[in-house]
Amino acid sequence: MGQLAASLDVVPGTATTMVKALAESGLVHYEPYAGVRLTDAGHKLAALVLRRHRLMELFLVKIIGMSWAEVHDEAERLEHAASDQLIERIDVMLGCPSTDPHGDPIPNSEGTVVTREYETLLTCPVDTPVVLARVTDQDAEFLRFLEGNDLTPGQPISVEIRDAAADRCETTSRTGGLGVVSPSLVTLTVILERGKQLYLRPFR
Amino acid sequence: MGQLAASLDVVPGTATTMVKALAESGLVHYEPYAGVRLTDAGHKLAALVLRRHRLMELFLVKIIGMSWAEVHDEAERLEHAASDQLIERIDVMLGCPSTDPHGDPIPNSEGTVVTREYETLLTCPVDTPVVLARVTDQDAEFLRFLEGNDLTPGQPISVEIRDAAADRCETTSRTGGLGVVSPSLVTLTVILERGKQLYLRPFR
DNA sequence: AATTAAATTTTGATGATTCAAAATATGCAA
DNA sequence: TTGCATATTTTGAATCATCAAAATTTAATT
Repeated sequence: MGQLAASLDVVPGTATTMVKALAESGLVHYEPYAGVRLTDAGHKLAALVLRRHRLMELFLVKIIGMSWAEVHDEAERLEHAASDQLIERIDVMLGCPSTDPHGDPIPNSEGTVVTREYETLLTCPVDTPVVLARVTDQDAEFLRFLEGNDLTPGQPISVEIRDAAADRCETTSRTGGLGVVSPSLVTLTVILERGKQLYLRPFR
Repeated sequence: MGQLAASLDVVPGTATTMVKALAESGLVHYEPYAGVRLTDAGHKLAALVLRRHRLMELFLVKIIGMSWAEVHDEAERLEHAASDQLIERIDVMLGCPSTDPHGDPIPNSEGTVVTREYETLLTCPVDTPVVLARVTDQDAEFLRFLEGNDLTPGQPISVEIRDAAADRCETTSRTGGLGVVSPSLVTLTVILERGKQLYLRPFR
């Protein structure tokens, strides 16, 4: 309840009041002092909100041309103003995509999510071609840092050096792609702050 | 105050309360029992909200592909959720347009509006080529009716028969345009309900 | 097992928004 | 000019979201 209050920026008592209201609506199971958990209905509704959010983010990047670093807040507001019809139009316009600009999966219109398990920079094989699949952190500055170093979803990279104790990796990324003959090579150092994770999937 | 209350769907007393709050904020001049009028600041703010609304409507038609008959409500909600940056991006993407899909002028980002005076179907010369410039009514059903008869802004037409007493016109519209050699001709009857006006400007 | 620290819930108060209905002002008609 | 119909404003009450602070519960430590 404390974490909920903190992330919503309200006092704990307000979080309790809110959770009670959600329980009244049948969206969460709530047992005082024990905790709160989404009901099936709550889980489905949450997935549909995530769908709106992620489709809106991808739309802002692909159609409007915004940077993936700045779309989160904009999508946060637009996702509540857009009608169901607009969301579905956007979905079709984008070719019914399965992931958003951060590599997060987009739930379908029934509220079903297909979640894949990925390696992270700290668990993947070293010196092996992989593709950056998903970035969990939403901090704009961090995302701009990644973008500036070609560490965006879809990018083929490999982890050259890893120092788990220091939470530090050096990766190599081949920029360009698309059949370019002499691609330039970029070496960079990624220092993972605790809680910031990049997920990887096997190359090709 | 009564009209204000009716169009906001609140009781008259609430309209009074709202107007007082706007007066406190310096957006309107308010004299009890006398009436309410926008201040310069209020006029500017209103123009900027209109700008958001009209750019959003044009965006929904041009980029998303919605019908002009259904964009009003969608834009009404989105206009409040979009950031200034998004609105300006949309403006540029659309080529800094001067009118929206209904032919309404789009205020610039300083809140200045250029309003042109037009003829209406009831005042324009009969049997003379004109261009439909602007449709004031927002009712979706009426707009679909117009669309189905090629009576959309930009369309060259001419008023063939006019019966002012019956609020009735028959117009001819040349569909296609764009240098088509043998354009088909459509004759239709427009019955203007009171308060629904189409504005026209001279052809070419 | 008792005590205590921490988290959670409850309580009571505040401000905002709205409404119903009473009070008041306006302007037209007799 | 007076009276009346109508519109507007005011008043008081209801609802809602939130907070501060008190009360309660939990769980960890001694």
